Amino acid sequence: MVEYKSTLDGIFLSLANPTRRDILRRLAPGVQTVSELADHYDLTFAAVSKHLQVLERAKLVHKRKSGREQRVELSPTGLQQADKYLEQYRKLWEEKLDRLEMFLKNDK
Amino acid sequence: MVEYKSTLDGIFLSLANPTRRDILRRLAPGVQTVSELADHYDLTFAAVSKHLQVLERAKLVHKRKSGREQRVELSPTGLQQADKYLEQYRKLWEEKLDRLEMFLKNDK
DNA sequence: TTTATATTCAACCATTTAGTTGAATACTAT
DNA sequence: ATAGTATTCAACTAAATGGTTGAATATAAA
Repeated sequence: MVEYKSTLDGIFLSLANPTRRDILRRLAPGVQTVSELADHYDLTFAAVSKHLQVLERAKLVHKRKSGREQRVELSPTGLQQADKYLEQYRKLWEEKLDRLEMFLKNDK
Repeated sequence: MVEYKSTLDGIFLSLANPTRRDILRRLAPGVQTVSELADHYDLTFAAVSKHLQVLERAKLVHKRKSGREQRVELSPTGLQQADKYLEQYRKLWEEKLDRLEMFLKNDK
């Protein structure tokens, strides 16, 4: 696997995959092992393990070893960075949407 | 090209590429033509045109024809959807970060 | 100590992505 | 009408992604 130039590359690439977004969803309530996660998908264990590697490199999850298991949990850093990126555009698109709303209102 | 199952696939895939993120950045101040955008990259015109197609399918930009030119502008919908997705996790990671901060404070 | 469980690694394959080049289309200006 | 400009399309390539299988490793249980 290749290193990313930008962290955002890895974060957004991670989020671009529905299985990986689903993994994040399942981790929201709390820690899960790799096996527990893998059970829910019609994929090989290895495939899920790879998805977790992608998520981990992007700092969207964090793994800690506990005996022979790996306990996976959400990591705030990646999501926070993604949010920070979008932040810069938030004012912009809110303005645009406001103008659009205004336009529709005056046009009825 | 293939249709995406989820809009989020297309949005996050778009954002995963640095050239495309840069295009969005350049569009923040306002409308640009395809040529104006293409000038800034060490890529063929066709390559930039393709990037814009990706962004457009994801509803991150919007194109309108004006004579033989295409005027490209930011579209609020895509960014807003990405933001909405992250929204669900915001409380979660803020809590996590708070706990971490608390922990560090009590440990000094 | 052998066996079972949890996970990763390595090698491989199909599909997608990001780029190229060259031709095609559509509009503008001469 | 002709030439130039703006953009897309089609065909192709290299590299990355998402998946598989089978072997390797590490820990736990019998």
